[in-house]
Amino acid sequence: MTTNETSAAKDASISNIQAFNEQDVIIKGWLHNKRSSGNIHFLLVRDGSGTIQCIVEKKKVPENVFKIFDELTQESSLIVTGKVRKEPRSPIGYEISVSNIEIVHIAQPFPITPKEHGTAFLMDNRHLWLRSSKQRAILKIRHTIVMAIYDYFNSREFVLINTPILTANAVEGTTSLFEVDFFGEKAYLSQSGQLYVEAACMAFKNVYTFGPTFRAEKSKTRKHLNEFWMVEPEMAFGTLDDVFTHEEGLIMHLVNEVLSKNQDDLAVLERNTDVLKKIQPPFPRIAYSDAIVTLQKKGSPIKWGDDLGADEETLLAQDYDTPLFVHRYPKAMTSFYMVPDPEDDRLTMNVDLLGPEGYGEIIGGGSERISSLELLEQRIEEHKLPRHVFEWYLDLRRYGSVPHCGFGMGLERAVAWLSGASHVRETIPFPRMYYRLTP
RNA sequence: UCCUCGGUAGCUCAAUCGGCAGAGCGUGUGGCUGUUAACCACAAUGCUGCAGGUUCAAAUCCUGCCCGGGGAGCCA
Repeated sequence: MTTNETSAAKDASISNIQAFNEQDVIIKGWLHNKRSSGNIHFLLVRDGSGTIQCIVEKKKVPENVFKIFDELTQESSLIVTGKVRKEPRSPIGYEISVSNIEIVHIAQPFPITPKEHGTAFLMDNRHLWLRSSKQRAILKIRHTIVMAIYDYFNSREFVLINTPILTANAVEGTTSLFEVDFFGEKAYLSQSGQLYVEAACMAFKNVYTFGPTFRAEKSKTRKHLNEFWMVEPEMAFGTLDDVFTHEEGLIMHLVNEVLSKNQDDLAVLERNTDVLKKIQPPFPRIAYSDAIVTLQKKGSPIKWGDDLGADEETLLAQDYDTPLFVHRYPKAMTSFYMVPDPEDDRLTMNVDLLGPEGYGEIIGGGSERISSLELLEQRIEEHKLPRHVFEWYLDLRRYGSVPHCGFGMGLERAVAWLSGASHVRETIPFPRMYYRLTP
């Protein structure tokens, strides 16, 4: 190996390695694992885009390069120079025949070894766990979904409105609010941008907010986080039909984008893609009252007026390959701002979307919002909410009030469902959960 | 908050009736010319979560506490 050949090598990324076949390349990355059979060393190198096996042969490299292998530990950072070769035995079809290795940093013994680990240990090492192939695959799917959400609304003339995180309003009730000190006043971390997008839709017609939200619920389930991301569109002059249309449209866009952009990641996760490919519009719609009858026929002890629990959601959704809309819930279990059903005053013009495969509620809070000042004032009183913090919200019903509607989709639940992750904590880079604030 | 299971080597777990603290992986040393969580040989590694109690003797039984996992409720 001469200096000339080395200097001709080009920077390459492993995901695009086929474009460099039979060429000398430079790969900058980390050592995932190493093996040896004496005179041939095997280095598994990850560069952020993928992993490739690099072959170091004793007879082809200087002795000092060959001996670097002995020093390398798992996750050591290094710069490898070598020639790309087609190799049928490789999972990605290519290998690199090494001519030089430059050590950037020798890692201390890496806590996450190629063997099995428990959840608590992995969560304690979340900052290092992110390097694992499955975690990388899930977060790449998250990336696709985030971009697809922006894309869906942007291409339909929805204006992105960034709603505040510090707020004086309590939308969902004060028990699940994180309280912070705001210069001597009580403030709360936002649980929802809902009220603010209602204001903004009166300015722009169609808007959405997308960002982190916070709930101080002491939940310990696979679908709860104390900090999670939510997208909430709001449409002036919109009705429940628009909610159906856009929930369905958004979900279809996410499914199609993930299927087209994350084939490799879905394979790493061993996600059954047939299940995702079966998802086609229109999604079935069932009224709450009919859902109760269906559940009772299936043997559930549920009565009209009871909320749907996790078991009921699974029982209902298992009959369908696609997500399922459940609409018009009893007023008692819905939010204060939701419109009563004009055909049955016991009900609300709202909808939840249940995911298939037992994933439960994916989209919630879909509804028409009350546009009448008097009715909204009455509902605030019935819910025993502090009227003074809602004065600005009531203004929206004083100045050109119109019927409007919207919904909220939790990003992590969507990612968990599409990626097949068993718990939402793996769908966000650094989860915040009851009992866990670090790393 | 409730129910349930657990905490033993860096990690994943064993340890029979209460009787010497064990293995695999990782780490270290040596070997091997195509390995795929490579393999083979040898070696080092322990406040058995914390505090107290019972006992000749406690990882093991009892009490309290701490920290996790799974589930429920609440929700997105």
